[in-house]
Amino acid sequence: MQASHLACVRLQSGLMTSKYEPQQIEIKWQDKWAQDHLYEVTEDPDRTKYYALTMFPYPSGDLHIGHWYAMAPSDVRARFKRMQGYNVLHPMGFDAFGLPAENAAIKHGIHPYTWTMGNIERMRSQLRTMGCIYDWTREVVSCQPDYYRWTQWFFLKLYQSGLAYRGTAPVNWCPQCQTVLANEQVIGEGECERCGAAVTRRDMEQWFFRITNYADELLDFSKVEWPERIKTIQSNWIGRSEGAELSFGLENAGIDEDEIRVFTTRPDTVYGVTYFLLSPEHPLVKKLTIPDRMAEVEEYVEWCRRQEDYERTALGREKTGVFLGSYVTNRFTNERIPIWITDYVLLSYGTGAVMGVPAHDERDFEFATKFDLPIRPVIAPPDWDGNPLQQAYVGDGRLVNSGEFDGLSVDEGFKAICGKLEQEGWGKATVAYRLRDWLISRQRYWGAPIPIVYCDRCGTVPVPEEDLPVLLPPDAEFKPTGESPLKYCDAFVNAACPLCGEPGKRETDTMDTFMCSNWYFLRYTSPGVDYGPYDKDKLNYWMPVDLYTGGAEHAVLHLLYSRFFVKALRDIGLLEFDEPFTRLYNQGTIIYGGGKMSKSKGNIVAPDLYVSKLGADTVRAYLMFVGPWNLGGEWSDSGIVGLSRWLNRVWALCDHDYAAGTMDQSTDDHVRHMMHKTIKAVTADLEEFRFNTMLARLMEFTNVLGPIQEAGSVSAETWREAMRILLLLAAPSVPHIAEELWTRNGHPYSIHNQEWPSFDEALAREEEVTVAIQINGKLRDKLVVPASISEEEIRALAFGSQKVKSYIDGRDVNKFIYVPGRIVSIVVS
RNA sequence: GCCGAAGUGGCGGAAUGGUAGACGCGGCAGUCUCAAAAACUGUUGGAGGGCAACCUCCGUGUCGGUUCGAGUCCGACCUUCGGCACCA
Repeated sequence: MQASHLACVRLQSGLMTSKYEPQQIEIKWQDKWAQDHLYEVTEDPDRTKYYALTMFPYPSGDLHIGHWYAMAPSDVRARFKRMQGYNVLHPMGFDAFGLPAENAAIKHGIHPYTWTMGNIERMRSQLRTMGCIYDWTREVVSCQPDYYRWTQWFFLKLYQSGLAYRGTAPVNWCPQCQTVLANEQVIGEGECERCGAAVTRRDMEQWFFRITNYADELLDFSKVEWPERIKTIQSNWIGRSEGAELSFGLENAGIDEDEIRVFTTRPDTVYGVTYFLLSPEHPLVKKLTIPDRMAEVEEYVEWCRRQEDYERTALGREKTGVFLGSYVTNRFTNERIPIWITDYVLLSYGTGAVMGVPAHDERDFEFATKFDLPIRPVIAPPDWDGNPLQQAYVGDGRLVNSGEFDGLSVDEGFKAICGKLEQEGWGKATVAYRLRDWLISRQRYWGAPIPIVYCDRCGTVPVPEEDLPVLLPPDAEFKPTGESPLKYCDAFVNAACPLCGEPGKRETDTMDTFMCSNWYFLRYTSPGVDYGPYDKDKLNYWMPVDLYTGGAEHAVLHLLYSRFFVKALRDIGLLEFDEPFTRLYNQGTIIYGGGKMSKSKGNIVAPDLYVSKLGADTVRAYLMFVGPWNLGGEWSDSGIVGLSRWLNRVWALCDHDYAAGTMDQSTDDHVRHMMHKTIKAVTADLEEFRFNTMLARLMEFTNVLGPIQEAGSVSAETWREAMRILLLLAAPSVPHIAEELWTRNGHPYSIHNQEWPSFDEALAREEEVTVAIQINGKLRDKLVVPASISEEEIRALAFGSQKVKSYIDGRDVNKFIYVPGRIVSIVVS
C-alpha cells in the first residue's frame, strides 16, 4: 500500500472521497490524545470506577503478536466500558526483574539494568503504536528502586507478622538457572517452568512465605467470578484432603520416641492395617532399623536419593521397599505391625508415614502383593462372599473385622473411629494439603534483595524500614557459571548489624519475581507516592480489579500468589479487601504455522511490519476477528487483508458528502432497523468478549450501507445517523480511523468521550421474518411473513402452499407446531 | 488413570433445541486496465438432475438414544489440546 500523491479517488456515483491512509492518521491522533491527556484518569467519587487490568509483560525486547493479542481486545473492552460512562483505569507497566536480563549480562557483558531499560524503552514506543488508553503517568517498572523499595517493605511486614520465615527443606534446584524454584515453578516431568531443564533436589536453607496458612481461604472462590477451569486448577493444586492423624505405638523399640503419627483419609480402615510405611528420608528410619538389616536399608535409601523426584512418584511404577526389622503397635488391635520404607511415601506430605491397608487402597494392595504381606478386608463389598479380594476395594460398604465398629457404614465408621481417637488421645480428625509453603528466595542478582542482615550476636535481623531500599550494587561481576554475583560483592555483603552495629553479612538471595507481580496492581492506583506503597484512599477507590485478563498459564503461579498476598496484607492491616481480582478472563494463545510462536521455532510474527503497512486499527481488528478470544486463534497473513478491506469500506462510506437520490421509505426504515439491531448485538457481544462476532455484525451493517450510498436511497438525516452509529460502535475496536472520520463528519472531538449509543428494542426487532416449514422434520418451504403473524394466519398460509400440499397429499395431519417467527413443523402419518 | 476444553466447507470460524455454514480468507467468473496488481461486482458445502427460475438426496469426529425437530440435550466411544497424577 503506497501513499498516493493523488489522495482522491472517484466513486461510481461520481462523488469524491479521499483515501484511507492509516499511517498518517494513527500517529496524528496518538500524539493528539497524549497532548490532551485524554486517557489520564483520576479518582472521581461521582462516577462508578472500573479497573480493567491486563497482565503486565516481561520486557523481553520486542512487542510481539502475542502481546497484541493479550492487550488489544482488553483495550477494546476497556474503551467500551469507558464509553458506557465508567471511570476506567487501564494501566500498563513492566515486570522487569528476571533471569533473561542476567543471562544477557553474562553472555553479552551488558548490565541487566541497561538491557532491561533499553527493552522497556523499545516496547513502550511499540505499545504506543497500538493506540490503547493506557494512562502512562501510572506506569510501573518493578526493577526501579522506587518500586522494589516497597517490595522489600512488604517482605518486612510479612516477616514481622510471622508469614515469612527461613527454613531448611529439600528444595527444587534448577541447574540451568542456578537457583532454587518454588513447587509451582516445576512443571511436567520435573522440568523448570522457565528453561525446561530437569530439576533436582537439594537440602538448603531458604526463605518461605506461609501460603499454607491460607489454604482453606484460597479454596473459597465465592467472592470472585473466575473461569471454572482456573478454580479447578487452583483447587487441585491446594489439594485439600479430610482425614485423621493417628498414632501408632513404639513402646518396645528401644528409642526415646514412643509413637509415630500417620495421616490417613481412611481412619475407618484402621483394623485392616497389616504393615506400616515410612518415607526413606524419615528421621526415624535409622533408629528403627535393626542392625541385621542396616546394610540393606542404607542401600535402599541411597538408591532412592538418586532417583529424580518425578520418577519416584510416577504412576505405574513397580513398588519397591525394605523391611526395617522393627514394629509399631496398632492401638486398636494391639497387633505388632512391621515397619517398611518405600519411595512412594513422601516426607513432604502428611507426616511422612502411612498405615498400609492393602484391602482398601490400590497402592497398598500392590505393595502387599509384591512383598507377600497379609491382606485383611475390613469393609465388606456388596455381595462379598468372604473370599480373598482380587483387588483393593475402595467403595462404600459395612465395616467387618473391626471389633466394636462392625456393621457401620464407611461414613459412620470414619466418624466413630475419629471419636475414639480423640477420646483415647490417639489422634484427631484433621485436614492435609498438597500445597507447600512458597519458596521465595533465589540465588540470583536481578531481583529485589531480601532485606535481612545476619549478625553473629543478634542473629537474623531485618533491615529497618527507613534504610530501604537495599539497593542492588551496580558494579557486580557476572560469573559465566551463573552463580549469583551478590555473594562476591563485598561492598554489598558487608553491612553493619542494624541492632548492635557490629559487622554483619547481608542476605545475598533476592526475591522470586512473582513477589514483584504480587502487588503491581496496587501500585498503579498511586503513581509516584513515596510515603507508602500506595495511598489508601486511592487504593480504596480503585481496588479490587474489576476485570483481569491474561493467560491461563499463571493459574497456580501469579494468580494464586496474588490472592495469598492480598489476604496476608489484609490480615496485617494494610488493606481491606479479600480478593485482588473480582473477575478473571483468560484469552487463548495465538498460533502461527500450526504451532505456538517461539523464538526457537522462528515463527514469530512481528506486528510492527503490519502496523506500518496496514495500520494498527487493522491489526487490532484482525486479532479480534480470528476467533473467540478465549480459544485463541491462528495468525494468517492473507486473513488480515479482509480487515484492511473492511476499514477501506468504512472509510469510503463515511468520508464523503452523502447525496440523497430517489428516496424510499422502506429502505429508510430498514436502515433504522439495522442501526438498532447492530447496536444491540455489538453491545451484547462486547459485554461477553465476543469480539469476532461483534466485528461480523459491524461488517454486515456496512455491507447493507454500501449499495444505499450508491443509490442515495435514504434521507440525508438517516444516512448521517447511520454514519454516527457506525463510528461510535467501531470506536473501541478501531480508535484511530473512528476519530478521524468522526472529525471529518463534523462531530466534536473526541469520539472517545462520547456516550455509547443506546437502542430501541422495538426498532431492533425484525418486522418481517422468514418462517421455515418442516414436514416430518424435513424443510419443505419458506414463507416470508410479518413477524406479528398469528398462528391461525400462518396455518392457513402453510396449508395453502403448493409445496406443502404436494407433501401432505391426502395424508392425515397429526400435529401442527408453530414456533413464532421461526418455524412451522407439520407431522403427517 | 482422573478432571476440563475442543472436534462444523478448501481455510479461520457463525448458529436462545427451530432454515447449518453468518462474517471473513481463498477459489471461480466478471468490471476497470495495453497488461498485471489493487479495487469493485457476482458466485462458491458435496453429489445428482433440469433449457430454465429451480428440484432431489447427503452433510456438523463415530455409534446409539430422547424429540415434531439435534451441531446443540443424554449414553458409549475415537482424536486433539490443557491440568493433575503413588498426596496416603
